[in-house]
Amino acid sequence: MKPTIAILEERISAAMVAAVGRDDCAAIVRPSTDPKFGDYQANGVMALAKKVKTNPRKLAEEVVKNLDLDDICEPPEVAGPGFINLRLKPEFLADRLLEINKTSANLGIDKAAVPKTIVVDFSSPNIAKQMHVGHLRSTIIGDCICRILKFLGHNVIRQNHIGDWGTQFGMLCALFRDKTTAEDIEEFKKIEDEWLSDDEILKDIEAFYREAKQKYDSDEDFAADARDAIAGLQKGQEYWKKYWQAIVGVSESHYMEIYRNLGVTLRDKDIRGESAYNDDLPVVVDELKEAGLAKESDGAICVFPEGFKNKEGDPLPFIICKSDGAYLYATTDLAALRYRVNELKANAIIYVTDARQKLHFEMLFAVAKMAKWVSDDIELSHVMFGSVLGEDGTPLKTRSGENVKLKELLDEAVERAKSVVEEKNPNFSEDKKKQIAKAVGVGAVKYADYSNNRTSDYVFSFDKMLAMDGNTAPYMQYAYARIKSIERKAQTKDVDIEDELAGLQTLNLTEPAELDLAKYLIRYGEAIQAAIADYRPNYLTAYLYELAQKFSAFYTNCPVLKAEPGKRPTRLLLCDLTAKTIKHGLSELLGIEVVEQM
RNA sequence: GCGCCCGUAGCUCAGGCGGAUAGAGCAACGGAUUUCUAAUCCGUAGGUCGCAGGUUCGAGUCCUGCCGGGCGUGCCA
Repeated sequence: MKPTIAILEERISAAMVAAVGRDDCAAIVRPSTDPKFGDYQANGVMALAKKVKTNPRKLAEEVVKNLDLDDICEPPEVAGPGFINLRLKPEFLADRLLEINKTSANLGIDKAAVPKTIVVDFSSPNIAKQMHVGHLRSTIIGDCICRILKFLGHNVIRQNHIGDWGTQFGMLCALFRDKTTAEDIEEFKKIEDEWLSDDEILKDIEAFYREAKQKYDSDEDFAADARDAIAGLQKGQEYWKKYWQAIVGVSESHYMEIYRNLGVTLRDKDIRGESAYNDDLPVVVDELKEAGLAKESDGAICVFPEGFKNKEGDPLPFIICKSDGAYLYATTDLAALRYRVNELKANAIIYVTDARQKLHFEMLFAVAKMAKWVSDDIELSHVMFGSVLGEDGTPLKTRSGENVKLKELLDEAVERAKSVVEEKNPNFSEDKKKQIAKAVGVGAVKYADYSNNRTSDYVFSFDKMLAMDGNTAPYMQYAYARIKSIERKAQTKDVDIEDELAGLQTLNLTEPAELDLAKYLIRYGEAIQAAIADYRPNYLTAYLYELAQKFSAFYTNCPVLKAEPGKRPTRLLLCDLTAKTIKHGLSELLGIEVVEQM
């Protein structure tokens, strides 16, 4: 179904073309700034009047004369300096709602006309470290982008570019060997699932890391082993690789568990870590050298993309090989980018990382283009985001100054939600209380993140994200639960909702709260478009919140089950579509669970 | 020094190619419950959109300068 705003845009633009005889006419249709101006307004006439040097109000009148919107709107009105105000007809609204009712799987939203292959690089935790709050935003914003793109019909390829390579692995492997034997590992592998979760040695991967580091600094023999290990790994020796794989495996199982808890759609198959590109790194450097783009500078091999300056105003290097011969993340990212273009056939690549890496990605993209590794029709985007701050306005840390573990953060959110459920609904079964607490707690953390503009930092506050009022997950989930409650009540009153909705041919939309809700329901697609156009989930949460508010107003003003027979089907449909939209938005697009009762 | 991001109500934040009287939520105050979950709804109050210029019929939005904050700026990622 074509979005209402798109139809209006098309027809009004055409009327503008007819009025002035030139084709660069944009109607610029927007939702009205004030309900008294109607539902939508066209702002484009004033700009056009300037271009053709005519009176904007007169031109607007002319455009309206050429305009046929009888099937959609009341007669358009020209207002102010040259706005065209549009008010939707209830019959049009009814048609749209009935159409969505018939094809409710997509809620009236069309797939993209041209599906693209889109690679989304997100989450990317480091092996041998627990996931902490710093990984939260990339993980869930990236997930949301993937979910929306998928829903719009694109071929989405998730890439979890984990940090599974680097010098620290020498000491980790060395310590692991000290604590176990190669035979143990073979034995472990036979019972893979169990040893991943039960193995004592690597249970606390961070403690393991600290122990390795401490031993590396104090024990010369051990340090020699570690260097041995790293050299072995770099040469691809099976002996050391076995230990490395074991460590990577354990670490992966840790964050896969976090993904499950978070409702994030990352799977094993999406993992392609830094180590996957090891063999490509020399090739990347060689090709850039051969192309005359890379040159030696102070012992390092660098590319100097145009337009980047350092402190002294000299060209800023993109270092792809250190003076000691080691490669950097710049090299790995270039290799990954080539893989995504050449092997994955990406039409677009989206990187979801924090804002501090902006310069890195600008340079990465510039170098890739210099090398002609990406053509102009491939869209490269850095979707960046700000930091999660504590109440004191500095990046969120524990009291001892460590990163807050994601697991602990989620556990606390669930625990807090649990105590609220206990308080509000002590009668629910323990299982139900737990299930609600998990949906609300995890949902609150994710929703709080999504509802903030991703480019700014935001202050993390359990109290705010778990509040029942305001733009929060609990408020959204409550609105949904209220609708489900009506449905349950209907059963006890022998009202067959399915039956009433199935045969529905006409609607009876009259009350302001009904119309208000109906008009907003048909705008779901606008919200999704806005959210994906700039990769901003907060547009989607803002829509859902306003929808829930409009529903709540409807709920207080318009009885559903007790409505007269001529009104009840209409109201049941409004309830049904609101529930479906909220559920779709929350659980399909944002990965936040809804609950039947709370 | 240079570059990027930001500065909007007491607090936390929205604000889609420049559009009409700048919006929410929290906190504050006042109302609403014989009614499908009051975890709600309705209302009141609260603003030099950091400052100063400029472009424009029109600027929170675009340009310039300044002030304040954050981040980045050659061998970490």
